[in-house]
Amino acid sequence: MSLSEKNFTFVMHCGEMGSRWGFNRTIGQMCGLLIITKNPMTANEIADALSISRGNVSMGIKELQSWQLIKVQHIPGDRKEYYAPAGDIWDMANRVFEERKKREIEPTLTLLRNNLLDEAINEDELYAQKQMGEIHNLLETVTKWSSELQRLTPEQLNKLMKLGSGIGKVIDLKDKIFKKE
Amino acid sequence: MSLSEKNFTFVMHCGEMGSRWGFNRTIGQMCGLLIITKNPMTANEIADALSISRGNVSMGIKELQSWQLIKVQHIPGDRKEYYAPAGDIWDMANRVFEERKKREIEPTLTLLRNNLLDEAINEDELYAQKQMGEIHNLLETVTKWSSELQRLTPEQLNKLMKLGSGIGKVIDLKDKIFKKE
DNA sequence: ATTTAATTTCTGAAATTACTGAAAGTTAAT
DNA sequence: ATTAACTTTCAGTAATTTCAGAAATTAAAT
Repeated sequence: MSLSEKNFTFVMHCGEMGSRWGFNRTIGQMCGLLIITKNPMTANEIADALSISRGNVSMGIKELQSWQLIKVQHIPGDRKEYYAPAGDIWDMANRVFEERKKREIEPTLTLLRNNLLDEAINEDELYAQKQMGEIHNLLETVTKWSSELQRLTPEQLNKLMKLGSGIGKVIDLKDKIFKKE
Repeated sequence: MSLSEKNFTFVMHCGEMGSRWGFNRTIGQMCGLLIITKNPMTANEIADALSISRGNVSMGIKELQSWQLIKVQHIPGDRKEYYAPAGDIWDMANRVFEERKKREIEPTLTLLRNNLLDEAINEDELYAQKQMGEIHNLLETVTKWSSELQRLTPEQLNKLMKLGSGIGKVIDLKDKIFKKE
C-alpha cells in the first residue's frame, strides 16, 4: 500500500524538518509516516513506503525509540514487530523537548556552573562570567517553566492556551489582588 | 590575545550546541566567542582565536547576520569592521527562536493548511488529516504564545517568570473571577 | 536440533556539508 | 588613477554523515 500524493508530500516535509530537529532526514520521514498512518507498520512496510533499506529502517527505529517517540506492538500469531507513535502529537512534541533538554540544556548548565564556580582571574574572565551567568539564568528559566507547564492539569493547560492576549491582563490582575492582601 | 582555558571550553561547547541549533560548529563557536568577549572583534581576530580560515569567518559572519545575531561596529580612523553581539542574551535567544519559526514552523503551517483544505478521499487520508490537524493546532498554539510573550512589557514578563508554580493558581483565580461576572 | 522468519550490526560507498586558500572584489585614502 | 587595507567569493579538498546491502544474530516453529 503506497502513500497518496498529499501524504507523501507531508512525509517528505517531515524529513526536511527532522534534519533540523535533531534527527536525520529518513528518521524524520519515518516519524511522519507513522504519525499519519492509522495502523501500526512493520519495518518492511516502512522500508517499502519510503524506498529505503531495511537496515536503515532498523537504525531509525532504534533512534526513534531512544527519543521515546515510537512503541512496539505485537499482533497475536504474527511474529513481526509493529511500530506506532508512542502517544498523541502533544506527547511527542513534549518528548522531543524533554529529550533535547536532557541532551543539550543540562550539559550546558553543568558546564556553565563549573565555570562560574571558579574565581575570575582577570577582567576578561570577569566579563565572560557575567555573560555565562546570563545564559545560565535563561536556561534555568526555560527549564523551570517547562516543568511548570507539565505540572498543570490538562484543563489548566487548556485554559492557559486559550488565554492568549489575556495573559498580560491576568498578570496585572494577580498583581493587584496580591498587593491588596 | 588568546582565550583562557575556561573560555576556550565554553566556546568549544557553543560549537557543539551550534550544530544542534541550526548553524554549524564554527558558527556556534564564533557566536560564543563574541558573546564572552567584551570588546568587538575583527574578522582576523576571530579567525586567530578559533584557528580557522579568514574565508570561513567571512561566511560565518554572513550567516550570523542573517540570523540578526551580530552587528558591525566601526572605530573612527580604522577601516576594519568590528563585530559584536546584537543584543543581550535574551534578545539573541529570541532572535534564534523567531528565525527558526520563520524558517521551519511557517512553511510547515502552510503545507498543513494546503493539505487540510482538500477533501479526504478515503479513510487513510481522513486519518492523516486528523493528525495533521493536530500538528497544525500545536504549531499555531506555539506561535501564538511566542508572540504573546513578546508583547508583554519587561516588567510583566519578569513577573510572569517569577510566578513559577503560581501559574496554576492564577489560572484558577482568573477562572473564578470571570465566571462570576 | 534444524529450519525459517525476522531483526540488528557493520562496512564501505555515496552524498552532503564544511573548510581552506587563493583570487576577485570593494572601499578609502592619497 | 593608484595603492593599500580589508572583505567576499568560490573552486577544490577534507571531513562528516547517511545509507544500502551483506553478514551476523536472535527467536519462534517444527
